[in-house]
Amino acid sequence: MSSFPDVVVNRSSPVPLYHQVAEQLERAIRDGELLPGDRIANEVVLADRLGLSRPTLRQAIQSLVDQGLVVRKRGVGTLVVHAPIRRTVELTSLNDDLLRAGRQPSTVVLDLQLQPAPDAISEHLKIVAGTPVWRLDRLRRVAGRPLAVMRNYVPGQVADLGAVDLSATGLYEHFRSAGIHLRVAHQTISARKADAEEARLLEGTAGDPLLTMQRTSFDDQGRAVEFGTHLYRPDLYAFETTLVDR
Amino acid sequence: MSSFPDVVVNRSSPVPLYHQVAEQLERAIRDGELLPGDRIANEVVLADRLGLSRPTLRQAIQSLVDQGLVVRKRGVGTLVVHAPIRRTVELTSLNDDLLRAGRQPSTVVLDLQLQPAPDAISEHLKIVAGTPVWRLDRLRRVAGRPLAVMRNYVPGQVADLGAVDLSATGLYEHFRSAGIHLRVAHQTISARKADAEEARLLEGTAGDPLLTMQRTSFDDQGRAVEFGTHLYRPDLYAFETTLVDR
DNA sequence: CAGTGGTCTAGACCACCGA
DNA sequence: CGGTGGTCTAGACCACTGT
Repeated sequence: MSSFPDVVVNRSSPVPLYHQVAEQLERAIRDGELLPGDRIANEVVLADRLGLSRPTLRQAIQSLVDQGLVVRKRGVGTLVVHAPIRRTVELTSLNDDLLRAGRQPSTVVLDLQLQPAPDAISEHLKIVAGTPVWRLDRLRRVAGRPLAVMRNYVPGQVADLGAVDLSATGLYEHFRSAGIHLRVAHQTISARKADAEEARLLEGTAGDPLLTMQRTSFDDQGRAVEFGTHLYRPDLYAFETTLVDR
Repeated sequence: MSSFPDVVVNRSSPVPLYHQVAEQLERAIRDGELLPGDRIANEVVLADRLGLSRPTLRQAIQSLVDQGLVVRKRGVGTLVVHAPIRRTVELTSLNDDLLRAGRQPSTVVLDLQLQPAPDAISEHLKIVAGTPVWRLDRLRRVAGRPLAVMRNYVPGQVADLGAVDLSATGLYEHFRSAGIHLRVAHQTISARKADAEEARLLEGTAGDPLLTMQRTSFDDQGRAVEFGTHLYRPDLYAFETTLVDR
């Protein structure tokens, strides 16, 4: 019962062929057209029917593997795994995530200033201590409730945050429109108690548990663009990830 | 200043060529032989010098991209990003992580029984409610201190946990030796307060913040193998991840 | 413009799996 | 044994970058 969903490719499209195939297979899985346990037709057959080379088709299927949608086994085939309800955590901002989920976030800029980088921060951003960095403190709310307190540091050389309305625009959105392309981020997730000030902002009580995230993001030049320390109300937020064995 | 580390390949090794190259480049980056901002010699040159085809070399470099060690930019080159202190979270168990970090974990099995799967659990494991599942409760300690309380469910059809000494062997380790190959996992990370019983086990106080993780793991047949709910002391544990934009 | 990575082809041989 | 994915080759043309 090796399933074979309708896939068509458009060779005059600027979208890479492997991506066209991957998108259509992904949709078939997420829409339930291909069910968990189903087998996808093998590479050679699939490539043949679509008029593509085997490496190109392989590249398409590999992207499904990377997303955790299918698993492959030599001698057996490519099997559909149960589709996750939500997508895996990607290199996006909290704002992006909320917008995509159809929520309507609002942001309050609590503070913004240009200051010499403290040692701990300069280390994360790989810049010389004392170099000017923007320090941005924000409170993000959704559905009228406070969700997260975010502090971000951005080197002055990277962007001029003074000229941006950060209550209307997400930080990552600003980076994109400024021609900064984020490529990699390292993050650490843990938890701790809220102090009095944090509790006040998040409308909770001192001692409440907070979900914490620290992230350093790098752009396509290998440059550290942003270091952030975020605090989330765990009753309103969770991180979802997909792990794949390669 | 395009760096060119010493790389040699052994064609009679069973290790794939692309993997040999990737390993050596990875070590050069992690050891600081290649520094953040350095450029790696371009694909064509590198492939030529090593006597490999360009696709093979590309595959090697792609794995570095996936690990967040380098970023690539058309027309520019391949640039080394700052290497993370620790590796990214991989599809391993807590036990594996601790062993690799040179810590010596010990495990206490609190409870183990075969029971009909509750609705909530059968849903995660994609099995029929009421099907027998193992419920395993464990406490993991490291350096004499309690680190995590773990509850895992494993379908009875997947493994017979009754015949295993789970205080000496990690659950994932047992899966491997039983010929079960984990491939994908979906996890959700958040936080909450400890209740009295959890606090007692973790030698803390009720109300303390706990880092929580829920995970469902699938094997190479697309079968749900394990569902777990883990509670970590956040002062002793954090999750580290690397996000890559593809 | 020259240099880089991004995509794509049309094959080949091999390793592993299940029947 | 036949079927599957895993690896590898030797090219090709294109898109984007920075000078």
